[in-house]
Amino acid sequence: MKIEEAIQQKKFMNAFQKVHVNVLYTASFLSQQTSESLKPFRLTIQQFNILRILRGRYPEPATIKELTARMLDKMSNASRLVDKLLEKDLVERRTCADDRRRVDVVISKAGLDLLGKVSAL
Amino acid sequence: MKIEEAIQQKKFMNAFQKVHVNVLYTASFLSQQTSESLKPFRLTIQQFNILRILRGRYPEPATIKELTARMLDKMSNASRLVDKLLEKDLVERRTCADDRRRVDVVISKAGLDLLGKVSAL
DNA sequence: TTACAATAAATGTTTTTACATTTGATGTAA
DNA sequence: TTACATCAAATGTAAAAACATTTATTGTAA
Repeated sequence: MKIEEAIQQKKFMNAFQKVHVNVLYTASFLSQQTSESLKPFRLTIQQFNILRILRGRYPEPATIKELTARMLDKMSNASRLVDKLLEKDLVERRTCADDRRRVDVVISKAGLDLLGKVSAL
Repeated sequence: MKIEEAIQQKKFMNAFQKVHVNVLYTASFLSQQTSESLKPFRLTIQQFNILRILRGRYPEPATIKELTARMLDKMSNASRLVDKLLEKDLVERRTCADDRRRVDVVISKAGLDLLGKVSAL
């Protein structure tokens, strides 16, 4: 399907606008697919991303700041996402010993297991 | 900047994952840019999209259903977005004569003017 | 015509996002 | 050391998104 059909728009599109719309459309499509796959696991995409970042670093921790820096959408509050993951025991959180402003977050065994199940789709 | 630097991830990326992440990253970048440009005009991206769809169809109306079908993110409620635009007098809304379930929405003169200003950035 | 299904839009609600502000800890210059 | 700036995370909030349900209207088969 051409992008013109997908969004039912034909007129006034120069090359840049077309690419722009196409990228947004594709990203939206991919995100919706991912969301759908994650639903049975009760994970949002953002939570999933955090878990994957933490797995990439495992067994080392990541601080909230590092998580924020590595997320595509910087404004979505990593602190609250970690809260959600904590409620489900998918991560562990402890304040950093040498800088008590910082918070270390590590993926838990349950978190690793869950990621394994998701990947096995 | 390479995508690996942007999201600080190097390992375990096959070609598909790389494209996937890259598309999401690019879409996010473009959306944030657009949001920023729209801020002075007090418009969200979704409201902007609706206005552009309506301009494309002007002076013909579009129904809520048509607006929903043409938006990338189908789940964001077109009905409520039109409410917001109505509050600002950027669109007009009236129930369809021949099918009173339907609602016709048309961009107003003020809406067209606003789009003109946005494009002139 | 009368039920009942299907459709279009609106509404209710819960969660998430965006953004600003606050809290607590650390760095630093006087 | 003290005062103040800076930093990291948490929190408050208003707005928006996600999702389910409701309302009103129209289509359709018995």
